[in-house]
Parts: sequence; C-alpha cells; structure tokens
Amino acid sequence: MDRDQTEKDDEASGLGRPTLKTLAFMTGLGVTTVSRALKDAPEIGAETRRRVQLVAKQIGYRPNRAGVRLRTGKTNVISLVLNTEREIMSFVSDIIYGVSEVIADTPYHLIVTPYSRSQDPLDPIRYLVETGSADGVIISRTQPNDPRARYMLERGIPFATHGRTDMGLIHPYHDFDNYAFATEAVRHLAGIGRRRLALLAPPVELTYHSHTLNGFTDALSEVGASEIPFNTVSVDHSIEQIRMRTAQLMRRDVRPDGFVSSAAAATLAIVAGIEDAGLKLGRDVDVVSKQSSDLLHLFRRELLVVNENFRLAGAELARSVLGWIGGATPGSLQSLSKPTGVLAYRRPD
Amino acid sequence: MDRDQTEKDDEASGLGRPTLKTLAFMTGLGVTTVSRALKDAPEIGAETRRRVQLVAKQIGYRPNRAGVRLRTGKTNVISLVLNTEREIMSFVSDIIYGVSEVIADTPYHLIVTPYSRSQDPLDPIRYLVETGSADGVIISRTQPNDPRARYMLERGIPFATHGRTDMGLIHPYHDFDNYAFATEAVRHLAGIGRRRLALLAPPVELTYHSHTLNGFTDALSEVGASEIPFNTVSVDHSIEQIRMRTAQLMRRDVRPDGFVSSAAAATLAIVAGIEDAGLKLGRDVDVVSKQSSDLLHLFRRELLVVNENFRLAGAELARSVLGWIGGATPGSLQSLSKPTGVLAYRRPD
DNA sequence: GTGACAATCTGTAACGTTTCAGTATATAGG
DNA sequence: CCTATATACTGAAACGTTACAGATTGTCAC
Repeated sequence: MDRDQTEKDDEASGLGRPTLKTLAFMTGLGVTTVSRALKDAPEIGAETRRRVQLVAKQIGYRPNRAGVRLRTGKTNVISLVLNTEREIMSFVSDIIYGVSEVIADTPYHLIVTPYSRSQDPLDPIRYLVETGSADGVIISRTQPNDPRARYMLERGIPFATHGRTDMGLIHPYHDFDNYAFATEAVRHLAGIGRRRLALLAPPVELTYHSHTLNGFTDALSEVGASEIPFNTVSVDHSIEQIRMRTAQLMRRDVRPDGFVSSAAAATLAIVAGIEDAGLKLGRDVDVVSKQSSDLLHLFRRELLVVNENFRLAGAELARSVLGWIGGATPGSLQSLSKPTGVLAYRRPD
Repeated sequence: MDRDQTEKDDEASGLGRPTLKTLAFMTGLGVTTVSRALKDAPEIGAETRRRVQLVAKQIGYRPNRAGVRLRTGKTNVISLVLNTEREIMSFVSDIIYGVSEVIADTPYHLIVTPYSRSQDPLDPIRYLVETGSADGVIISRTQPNDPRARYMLERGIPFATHGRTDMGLIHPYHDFDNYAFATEAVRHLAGIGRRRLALLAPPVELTYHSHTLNGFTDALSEVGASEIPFNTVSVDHSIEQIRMRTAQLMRRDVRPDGFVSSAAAATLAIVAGIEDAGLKLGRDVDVVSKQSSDLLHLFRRELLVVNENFRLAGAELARSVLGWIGGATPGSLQSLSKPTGVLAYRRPD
C-alpha cells in the first residue's frame, strides 16, 4: 500500500499538464479539497484556499475541459449557427469578433456550426442539442415563426436570436431597429424631394422583412409619398438579378426617384442598375442604404447610408446567451439597437 | 448482486442519450465488444459487428465527445486562429465556409480562436497547445520567419498556414500565387500603355509582401516600366490613410499612371484618392486589384480585377490539416493557387 | 469529562470511452 | 485424450473532474 501511494505521487508530480492530482500532491491535500478550494467553496479554510490557488496559478493549472464536460455535462461552448450561402459577409466576420470579444475572458470557446441551402435549418440545431455539443446557441436569419427557437425553448437550451420572432414566446434576442431605419430613410428621401420610393426588402420569410416594410409604408403615408413596388427581388437575390430588375424598373414610365436598400451589396447592384438605365444617382434618383462597414460612401459619394453594427450585435448576442446560461430570465436579455451614423443630409438641387 | 445488475440494465435502457452501455444492454454484449464492433476491429465476429452497427444506427448512437477526448486526448477540433482587427472581412467569412465544407462529414468541429492587436500572435497558439484544445490549427498572416509555425512544429502539433514561411522548415500550407498576380498585373498595365506603376503592397512583415513585390519588380524590368514608390502605406492601413496618401501621390509631378492593389477594400480607397486629386480612372490611370468577391466591377467599370478564392483556401487548409492528422507527410500537403478570372483586357484610348 | 456541533478535510464513485489483460469456447494437431 | 492455438468475447482500470457521504479535529456548554 505504501508502494502504491509512492507510485501514485510520483505520477502526480510528473511533467505533463498539471491536474488536480498534481496540485493535491504539491499541496499535500486531497483531490477533493483542491477542487473545492479552486472554486471558493465555503467549507475550505481561508488559508488553504489561498495556498491552493497560489500554487495553481504558479504552475499554470487549467481544468481539463473533457474532464469537466464528462462529469458535469457543461461544455463551455457557444455555437454560432450560420447559413453558408446566405449570410452577409461582414455579418459573419463581425459577429464572430463581437462574440469573441465577450467570451474572451470566460472559459467559453466559440464553435461555428454551418448549414447549407439544401439542409433543413433545424438540422444543425438538432445536432447540437442531441449531442449536447454546446451550452448556448446563437442563430441568425430569424423567422416570425421560427422552428429553431421553438425547438430550443422546448428543450430548455439557452440561445439567442439575431432578429426577433413573433410566436408569443419569450427568448433573448438582439435586433437592429429596421422599422426605424426604414422610416428614417423614407423621411430623409421625402425631405430631399423624393416622392416615388422603392424598397429593396429583406427576404419575406425573415422577421425583419415586415419590420422594414412596416416602417417603409408607415413613413410613406406620413410624408405623403408613394410606393413603387419592387418586390420581385430581395437582398437575398444575386447581384446580377437585382441589377437587372433595377434596370428594368428604371426604364419604366413610372419609375422610383428614391430607393431604400436593406443591404450594402444589394445597393451596389441597385446603383449599377440605375446607371444601366442611363440615369444618374443624386440627380434622377437617391438611394438610402444600410451598411455595416463604412465603404459605401467610397463607392458613390451620393449614397445615403445608415450604419448597422454587427460587431455590437455579436457582443450583445453573446452577453444574452451567457446571461441565460448564468440564470438570468430570458425576458431580460432582449435588446434593440437604433440606427446610428445617420444620413449625411444633402439636397439634390 | 442480481439487484444491482438489474438496476444497471434499467439505467442502460433509459431514455437519455444512448451510450455504449445502452448498446451493450440492447445487444446483450459487453461494453468492450460494442466499442470494438463499432470501429470494425478484426477480433469481432462479422455478424456481431453488423448487428451492433445496425442497432447503433437505429437508435442514433453518437460517441460522447467528452468521453473520447478524456480517454484518448483526441479533441476532434480544428482551430482557426484569427486576428480580430486585421483580417480581411471576406477572408474570415469564406475561409470559415471553406473549412466547414471539408469537415462537414467528419467528426470535427471548427472553433474560432481570436487574438487582438495588443496580443502576441503566439498567445493563442500557446493556449491551444498547452490546453490541448485542438487536434489541428490553421493560421493566417504568415511571416517568413513565423514563430507560431516554429512553435507548433517543435511540439509536433498538426497545422497549416495560409501563406508560406521561409525558415527552411517544411509544413503544410496553402498560398495564393501573389508573384503571378503581380507579374500579370504589371504586364497587363504595360499592355495598355502604362509605364509608371505604383504598388499597394501587403504589410512588410507578411511573407506575401515579398512575393508580391518580387513579382511586381521582376515584371517591371521585363516590360521596361518604372516604379513610383508607394510604400508609406500597405493594405493593412486604414481606408482614410490610403485614400489620403494616394491623393498626395497623384498630385505630384511624377505620378503613377497605373496601380497594382493587393486588396479590394484598399482599392476603393485608391480610387477615391485618385478622384480626390481630380484624375479619372481609366483615362489618367488604371488600377489592377485583387478581389475575393465579384464586386469591384460594380464599383468602377474601369477597374481591372484578379480573383483570389478564399473559400478554396479554407478548403485546402482544412484538407491539409486533416491530412497531417491522418498521418500524411507535411511536405505533401502544400498547395499554391493560381490567379483566376483574369483581367478583362481593355484599351484606355 | 462528556456530548454536541461546527469547521475542515478526504475517499469513493461516477460521467463515457478505450486499452490491457485476460476468459471461455471451439478447433486442430499430435 | 490432452495440449496448443485461434476466435470471440469480457471485466477492470484509467483519463480528470465533481458530488456524495463520511471522517477527523477542535471548541464549547454543561
């Protein structure tokens, strides 16, 4: 028995990665005590606690994730679920950095779980939940009646959505105020004399489609301008399609003199379409566009822009998920961000 | 003892997530047998093997990652290490999708490990290696003498670099042929009559800086054109800085009549700077730019573009890392991609 | 001096997996 | 008929962690 003990201690002092056993050996305490001392359990003496924590810091002890996960089921993982074909580029980049920023000084890792056009969006969620691969999930492209949100709510797995749902169910979200964006855009266009406005909207199936559309039509009647229908395309369509449809539209007798565009890349296409039709931006027509990086003004000086900050969205979403995991009530983890970096006012003359 | 047995079996048949114990109970075999049967071990009878695999498939058995990881040390994780401030947006998005594509039907997960300007780039690598958080690592912003590559090579952890090193050490990489890009760009500019060329290069510390520069200067002497130095800025500088420096440069007596730009966003700034100086793209000066998404031609019709496919890069990098993990020799996992979607030839007239 | 009780610490078991060292059975060789 | 060997399977131990149920002190009231 003495031999066994010695042998074990020798192993514990080995030069591999330190474990609780290593710490136990070094401090002369039991593994259990060390474990509890590290998490400030009350039944451990103050001095012991400090001693253990000191040694742990000194030798750079880090809990083994697999051990914790196996024992407790806690993965310390947040999963960001992304559509590999339809997400906006800057969205992917910025939201990842936003999330990273928030989880940087936590034990959490960020895993990216992709799904493609051909898959049911519920697939990756089912996978995550069934395999218990994450403590929290962030989803985008949220729908009014979102099966993913419903599914996770039913299983009680913490998540946050980019965009709101409309199912009468409460869950954390972060959203950009697209209603405000659309109303401000319309008001501004009206302010510079534009009367016939077209909206390049988000895809109908996503919640922010109606937010945007409502803001657009409400402001339209407020300012007494009229809508030129432009709903054969959405921001999800290809650059080429949007460009072509815009050009078609601009060649009609009754054509818009103002556009509201929900995405920067789509705006490039709209402008190209306008110019294809031989018209000039700022003279014949004005365009207000959302953008997430400050590049559109380089593209055409005349463009009017509203900024949506995806990095902030990522940070907020991460905070929400961590909050839920930490026991906060879902209803308190909802946020809406207002349009910023407002339109540079300008008269067409 | 009988009671205990029954109790255990009851647990095994429970409705939680199925484990090897569940399978063992259902098949009437031992846990060991089931484990081996699932991985086609030779000492398991053919029928037993099929039977176990059938049941496993039926009840949707998936090995517990924490269990495997704890026992074997295998994490089934690939980590993509990214600089949160300096990566190109479309790079982040596309490379993630490229990697995802390749690991989609493997047990691997992708985790994103970020680091910021203020940190030593080696920090995240050290963290990953010390905590054994990944089976393989992908890094970008590779330097000729890259401490990260050296570090991982020393510890024997599989990795792949986006871009090459120049340390006489062999490791997997994927790189875009920036030498070819620069030579083709210069040749093309010379072909349309441009004689005084400026290069907006990658940051000096990265390996592809010299690749690009060498291609540029080699082609310059080949076609007998001259260089207008433009090395106070790189593609890493802010849009505003590049724009200002370009404008300054274009107001000089001896100014370039051609630009080669290593990044799309920087190209927007160059064009803005050119126009700030009252000059016209396509008439006074031509610009050849790399781009990763097909948007620059919408920006200015006159822009000449070469495409770099980051999604492909991500896929290649993932293949390389998996290959190395799978036992292939590092030297066989290197690839170079040629410029595609060549310049639309056009005369300035 | 005794019992009660708080304070502090500890061993064992379990999470799910794989590996090691077997065991049991059948087959074949002599 | 006995031994050797191959075939097919199995239990125990271990990876690192935490929870549970003690165990060992010391202190204090009476």
